[in-house]
Amino acid sequence: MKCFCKTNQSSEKLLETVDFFKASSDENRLKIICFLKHGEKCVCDIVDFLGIPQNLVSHHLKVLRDKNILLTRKEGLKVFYRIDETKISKILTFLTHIL
Amino acid sequence: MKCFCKTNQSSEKLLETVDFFKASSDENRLKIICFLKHGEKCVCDIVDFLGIPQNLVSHHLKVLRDKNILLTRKEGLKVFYRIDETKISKILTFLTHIL
DNA sequence: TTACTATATCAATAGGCATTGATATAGTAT
DNA sequence: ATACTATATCAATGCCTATTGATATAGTAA
Repeated sequence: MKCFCKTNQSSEKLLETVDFFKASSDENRLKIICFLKHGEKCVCDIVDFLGIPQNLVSHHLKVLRDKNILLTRKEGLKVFYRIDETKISKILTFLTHIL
Repeated sequence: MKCFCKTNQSSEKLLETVDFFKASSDENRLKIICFLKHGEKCVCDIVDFLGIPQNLVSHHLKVLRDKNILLTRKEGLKVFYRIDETKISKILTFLTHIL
């Protein structure tokens, strides 16, 4: 029997999951994801929450954004980040499938 | 309102999840987890499946074992690896909670 | 004993990445 | 225009880790 992760479609999903894991396998970034579960927050809120330098927060947000885990909205000077629920539910479906 | 990941108990679970993500955020290691979902396999089976050197497989298995994601059983020369279902369901419960 | 097989470990290398400090950009207000 | 605020980017550093090649260990068979 062939393992499903050998098929093309599933191999693609597997790589997407690896990317998600990689992006989330950092204490600060997983905390950001948890924090945003309650709704969108601006960068300064996240800085206050994590208690780490602003430029470092910016870096972590970029990683999550680049992997399409977070979405942004600009309002004046502030940038609001929120979770991409579509992406998350897609990942969760795959996870419950393979785990 | 305090984010749950600020409490001690949840902070511990969060770090455990970070470890799980870190261990699983590698293509070969996630493939191993998928492969073992169908039941225990010996190392040589995993080597054949992944098509990478035996010592590298041994290294990846050690990472997963050290994070308590895999369990082992020895039978003669062969070592059989299997998923620790308890660990997985613990992680899955936490994931559906925070995601 | 010797030979072989399955698995693990050791050492070295190279690439990736989290963190820091400094600086840039962009929007707002005066 | 200047000053300020919020966020992003750049450059450098040091640590971590995936991979490779060589070797060790342990079990089996003759």
